[in-house]
Amino acid sequence: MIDLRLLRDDPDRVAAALARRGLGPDDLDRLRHLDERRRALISEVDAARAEQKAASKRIGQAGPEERQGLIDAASELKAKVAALEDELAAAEQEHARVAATIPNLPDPDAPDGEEGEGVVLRTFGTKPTFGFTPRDHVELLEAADAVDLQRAAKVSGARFAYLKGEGALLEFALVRYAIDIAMEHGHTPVIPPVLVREAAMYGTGFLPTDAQQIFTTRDDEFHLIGTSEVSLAAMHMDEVLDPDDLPLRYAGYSPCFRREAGAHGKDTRGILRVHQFEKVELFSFTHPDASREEHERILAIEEEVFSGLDIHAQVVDIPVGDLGASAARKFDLEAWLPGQDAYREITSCSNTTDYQARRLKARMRVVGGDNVLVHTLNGTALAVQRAIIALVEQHQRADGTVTVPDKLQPYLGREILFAR
RNA sequence: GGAGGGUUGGCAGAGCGGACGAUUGCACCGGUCUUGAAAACCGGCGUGCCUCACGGCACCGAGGGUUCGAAUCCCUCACCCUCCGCCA
Repeated sequence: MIDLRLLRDDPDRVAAALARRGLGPDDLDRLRHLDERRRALISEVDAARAEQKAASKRIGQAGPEERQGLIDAASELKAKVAALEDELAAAEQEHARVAATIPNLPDPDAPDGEEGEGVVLRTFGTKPTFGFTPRDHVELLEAADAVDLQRAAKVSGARFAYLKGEGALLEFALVRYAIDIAMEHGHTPVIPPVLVREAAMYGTGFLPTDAQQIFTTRDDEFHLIGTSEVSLAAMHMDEVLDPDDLPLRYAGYSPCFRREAGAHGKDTRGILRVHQFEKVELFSFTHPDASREEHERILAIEEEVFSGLDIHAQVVDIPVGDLGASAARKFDLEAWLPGQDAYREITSCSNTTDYQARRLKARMRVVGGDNVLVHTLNGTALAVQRAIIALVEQHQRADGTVTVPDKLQPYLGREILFAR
């Protein structure tokens, strides 16, 4: 949710910032009018309640003979308060509904443009060349029996996979490798709940916006997280944090569940886009003045993780037209996949400034002043399935084996994968 | 799954229909005293919303109800604790 006070005090600035995201002025005008109506009603309700409270107080102090008259008079006030309260509740509901549709103000440094028009800031690693036709990850993994897509389809349907043998070992190695790097940078490893209540989904902004992406349990009111960002962000929901404890840095490892509704026919091959995958996610709660720097920090960790795996990738500054609702700025890492001859997203990190914190009510104590909202940031340290794809495709050899990057060898316990 | 007990400000813990947004202690902040500190004493000290301000309103786990009036009574739900059952 955006800052309503800023919208009130400087509507032109808010409108200009959101115009970059393609938001017309109508929605904002509507929200401002709803805000005015809401505030007017709050004043009316407060005044009516004050009147009623005073009347009730007098009854308590009154003698028995005048009591009944006062009670009768106070009864009339009761109805008036109730009517105004109903009106206010309706106005607030409408206001909240419209407010929820307004995305975060983009960072002034975020580039203009739509999806696919990101700015490549830099590349790292060397783009591999092959003296043979490179295979894609499905050919490589299936030949080594490191993945079983056929049986996963039988058991669970499309977009599921069994990781087996060295495929499974790769996950353990990659996860521990990424967590070690995250820990060196001050992130506490966390295994979070993957089933969460509605409040956590709303607080993090995945509901109602992304309802179609979320799996929900039938008999219990649980939602499966699409990323551990949800459970990590909601950890400090409704809290007032001690500034001395900031920044709070976590590295969550969890499975992630996504319905991928609307992605029919897209990336149907292999394990690039699946309903269930595992991910090590970085999450930070920071002082509002520190979030830009923290964003760069998180991006640097992501680059360290993938350059350490000798993977060639590019860093993309995502344009405002392709930002999620809560992000002010976003950087993606896109690894080159020889099997597709294309750069594909393997990580993503966003600064959501106070947008997510406002919904979560995650604040910071300010001595001698009003408490302020913290800033929240999230980023992928390592998405297992996509990291496996990049790794095996880029490090494959003519015989279908894969060289293991030096830094991963201690975690995997071998130098070559898929040797027969 | 069954039975019982709980949920109050940073923490502990009173309050059980009317002057309670809440006694008190600890913690914390300021002051007096002191060479300095401790102790003692004095004062302050929850959050949010509305208002230029004075001030007002809301919040005692969440939601609903009874009442002129609810932290206090009733209902529903969530969570925590104890015991029994089950279980990795």
